[in-house]
Amino acid sequence: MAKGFPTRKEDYSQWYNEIVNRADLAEHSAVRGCMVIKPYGYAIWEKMQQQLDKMFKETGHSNAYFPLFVPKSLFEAEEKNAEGFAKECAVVTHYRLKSNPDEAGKLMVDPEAKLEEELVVRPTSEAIIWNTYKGWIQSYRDLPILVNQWANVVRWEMRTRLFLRTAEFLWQEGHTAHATREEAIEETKTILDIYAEFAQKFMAMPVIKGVKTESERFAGALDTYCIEALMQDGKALQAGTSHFLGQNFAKAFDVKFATKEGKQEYVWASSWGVSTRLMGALIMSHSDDNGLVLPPKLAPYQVVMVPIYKGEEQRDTVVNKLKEIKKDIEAKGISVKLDDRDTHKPGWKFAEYEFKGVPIRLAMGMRDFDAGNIEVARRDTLEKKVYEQKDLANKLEHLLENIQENLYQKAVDFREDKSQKADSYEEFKSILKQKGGFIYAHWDGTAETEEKIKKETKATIRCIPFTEKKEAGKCMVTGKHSAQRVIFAKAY
RNA sequence: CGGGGAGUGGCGCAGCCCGGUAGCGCAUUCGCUUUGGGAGCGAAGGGUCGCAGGUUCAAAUCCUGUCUCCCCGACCA
Repeated sequence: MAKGFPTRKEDYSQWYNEIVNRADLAEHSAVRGCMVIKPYGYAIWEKMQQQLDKMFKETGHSNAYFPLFVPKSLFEAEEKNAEGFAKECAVVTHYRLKSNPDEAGKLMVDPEAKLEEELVVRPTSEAIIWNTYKGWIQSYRDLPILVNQWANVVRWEMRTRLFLRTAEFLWQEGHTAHATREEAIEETKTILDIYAEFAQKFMAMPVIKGVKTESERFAGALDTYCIEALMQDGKALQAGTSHFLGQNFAKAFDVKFATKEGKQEYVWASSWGVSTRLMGALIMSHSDDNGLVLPPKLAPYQVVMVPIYKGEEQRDTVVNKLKEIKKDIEAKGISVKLDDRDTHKPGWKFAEYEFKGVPIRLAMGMRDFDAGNIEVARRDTLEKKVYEQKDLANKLEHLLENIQENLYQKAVDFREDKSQKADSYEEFKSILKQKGGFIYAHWDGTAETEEKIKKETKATIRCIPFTEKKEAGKCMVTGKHSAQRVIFAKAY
């Protein structure tokens, strides 16, 4: 275990913060609740962005950009959406500062520069986008519109945690317009599938697809689909959402189109998003008490090389050999970093790259050089082996695949171990207390029961899963009919 | 907005109860020895103790006021 590292079991939040800190991912900024994403953290986010963007484009979506500011009158047009976000909005009221006559060298808000209409800093962009779409859509020929934007949004949260909840965060938000209800629902599900595939294949994080209950639904949506993941402390994390918005926004912004038959109809909509919260999910899914563990597919560099030497002469010999090997490996499409800094010692570097979660570390000193060998250490198992240099690139390629698969399997096993059925409320409470994790239980479908359980246990319904076989039963609290089990958990 | 805690070199902290003019670890700089798991020794630089008052010969320490941050709740992707 790394020096001075709190273990996951001792204090999970401290452990989490330590990982973020030691891996050099992000830090709190001087601005309340806001986060500085440092270069290494951002590099991982960029890998995520690139892959998601590719998947969106492969399914016919394009990127665009809409304004940061939403005039209040537009923001409040869709009432439920506005109400849902009202309590966490930053609002711009003035557009100018002036020097303070009472305090030299200080500025004050110029009271004469008050905006006629306040501007809401977007907590999400439905309003400004649907106001724009109104001008883009006249006929069925203009549909569908499949647009995504990469942007920042602001939600003035009371309490924040790096990546998991910050006042400002980066995300992508897709906003689509369709001619029919069916098509909009299909889009909503297509995106959910993309999110699930991304989480599982790239983040190596198993997720459950499902639909939210009414109380957890996005404000202004008819249905919210989600992917839910389980973190190592037994708490659930909503990792992505895809909303079927029905005609709510079309009605609020009066977006109608002429059908083939010449009738005027409201447009059907979806919206969907994932945020830098995925970084938090990634950290909490795989990391251990030695730091971050990255799945190879999202690692800014998949392999790091550390030369070991005494004196200039040995340094040249080893570094030159490593440079040669690096070329071979890179030819396979593997990203490699050769750390030949003379300012840090090998032990330091070993520790540093473990904190940073680099999947494979190669080390070579004279001993290995003379024997034609190289030391290969994998981050997921911390296993070290001496390989022959011959055919190394191929071996590493397979090893990376193996690590990716192993991380996913480990996460699946963990989740299965922490997934249980509860048939009585007593059993439910005891599982929650002892083990946490996902609890599959029957629920009568009412908001009252859901609220009661939340108040008494702090567990919420994460989703009504799509995959679960429809096994009817009786609500664990009220004994009323239940069509299928739903998933409960304490959540982030 | 309720309930707790903390502000002391870049970072993490001790000192405060019982007042005597600031210390430890890490980091930084220099020198020598080192380099297969966060090197060792020696030396050096760096702080108006959150801010404003008050008590006192004397305040990091006691008193009053004030500001800020963190944690736990409520809210939330």
